[in-house]
Amino acid sequence: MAQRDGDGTIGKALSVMDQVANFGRPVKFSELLDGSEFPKATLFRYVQALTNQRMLRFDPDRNTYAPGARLMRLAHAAWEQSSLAPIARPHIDRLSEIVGETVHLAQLDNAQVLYVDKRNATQPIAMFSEAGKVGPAYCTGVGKAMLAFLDEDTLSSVIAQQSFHQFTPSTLKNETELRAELAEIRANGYGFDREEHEPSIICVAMPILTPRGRILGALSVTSSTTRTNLAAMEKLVPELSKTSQAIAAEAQDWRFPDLNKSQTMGA
Amino acid sequence: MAQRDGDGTIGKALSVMDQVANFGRPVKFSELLDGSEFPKATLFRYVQALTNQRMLRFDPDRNTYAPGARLMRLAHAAWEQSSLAPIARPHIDRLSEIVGETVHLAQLDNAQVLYVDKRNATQPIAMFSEAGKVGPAYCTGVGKAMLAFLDEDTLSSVIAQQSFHQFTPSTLKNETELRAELAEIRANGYGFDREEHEPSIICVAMPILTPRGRILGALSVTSSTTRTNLAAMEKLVPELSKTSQAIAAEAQDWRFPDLNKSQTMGA
DNA sequence: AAACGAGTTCCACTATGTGAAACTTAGTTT
DNA sequence: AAACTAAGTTTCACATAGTGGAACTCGTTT
Repeated sequence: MAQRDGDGTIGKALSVMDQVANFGRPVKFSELLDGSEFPKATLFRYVQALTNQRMLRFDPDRNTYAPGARLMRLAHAAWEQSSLAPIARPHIDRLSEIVGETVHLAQLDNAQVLYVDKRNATQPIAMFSEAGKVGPAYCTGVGKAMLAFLDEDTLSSVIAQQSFHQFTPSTLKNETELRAELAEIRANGYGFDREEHEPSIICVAMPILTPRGRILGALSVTSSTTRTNLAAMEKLVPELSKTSQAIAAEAQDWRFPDLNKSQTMGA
Repeated sequence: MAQRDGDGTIGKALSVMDQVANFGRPVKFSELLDGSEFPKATLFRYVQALTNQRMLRFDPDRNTYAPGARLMRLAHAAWEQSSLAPIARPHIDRLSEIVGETVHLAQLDNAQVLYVDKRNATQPIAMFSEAGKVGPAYCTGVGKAMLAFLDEDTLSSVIAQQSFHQFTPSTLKNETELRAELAEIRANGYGFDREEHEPSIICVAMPILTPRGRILGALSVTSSTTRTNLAAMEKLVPELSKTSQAIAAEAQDWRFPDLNKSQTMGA
């Protein structure tokens, strides 16, 4: 039941993937090596296997590795079927049009917030460049909205993983402050970001819950203190709530299309 | 030097990922099992490890597995640094505005075409739903444009993997026809899709090449026979060519920002 | 209450992955 | 050009990590 990383070869190989991804640029083998817990030969084998599998791409001109194409392919599937985004899309479109502000759709990935969709009221959207982004859970509207509805076991494990880095003077400082805030969110059914992550950026956020109370994700409307204030944002709650419920309802109906049909696989 | 899949545990685990992704919907363990080359206990361990690693997401209500959140995170990195998309974005915007038609940006992933960006002249774009999609190489404009500039070794291996499924009456039927077409594309520097993949859908496609002639990707402008014809599309070639060259030039300049700086990792 | 099927755990066996060290380039320096 | 150096790649004896048949648990059906 170990929750830690590990998971044998698979976990180790994926940690290499993370490492490459985190460099943010094509990276040389030797750069990976110092910064790796693995001995040279071992790392080398991982990197080779991952390259063969097109999870990494090797640039023979520059002798560098970068995340590979197979990832995008798999992520496409992940986005389509595992995330709320495809279901939520029309609802988010509608919401962003009504409120005329940026709308975010996020899910919880371990202890972090993973943005799966975004609608920018004014300009058309970015693609992977936005979806796939991650952010802290303890100081974003969507993050707190989701944490508020976790069961105690998961919650305490997740809280333990928060950095409580002080992004702004308003950032919550510790577990106690966060728990108080979560209780309030639970009571209200929605929460705010009071410039906790970026100065002058505020938002209202609402969880998306299954009928059973399992947290699916969260929605938020973001704006800035130069244009509006929290009291005005709070007026959007009914719209947010309507949208969240519509998404939850539709997610629920999403049953398996045809259970007695033989499937093809792609091994 | 085996090019086949395999790659030990890593390859096997990834083949399970593919399998899950290909289902296109949340899938039960037993569904994976019949359709898997692995014995029950083995498959189970893979699926567990992958779930721990958040490469798969387990839905405890339904007892199903779906592609997980970590994928999207990794794919975000892949899209940002390994694909041409971020570099190409402004160029594609410009091109789509000028030509007023749908523009695709694709790369080659093994033997298939991987779409990494798309600009729809009229309506704003879709996100992961478009990027990450894959298509056949032998019967799409971008596919053929890229095949045409592969070295013979790679090409013959890639051709061997084409299905030559007849999507339409115009679909190329075999290696011979394809090779003839590729020679023509090589001679002209650009190619067409003559309703080979979908009836009434036509396109002009142009490869994006490094100065050394390595193929980076391809661009295409797509339209339909109800609105235009190939001769008219061919008039767009100069614009396409300009865009392709601009992208190639910029990709080239993309050197490493700072080589002597210690890095942090995310193992 | 017995039979079934899906999902999970056990455990002896061995295939797989391990990593120190040796080797091979390719790029500098003397 | 020989001698050094660092990066990347291969080898191989060894043991850890993965394997899979079979047994078990749980929830559902007859």
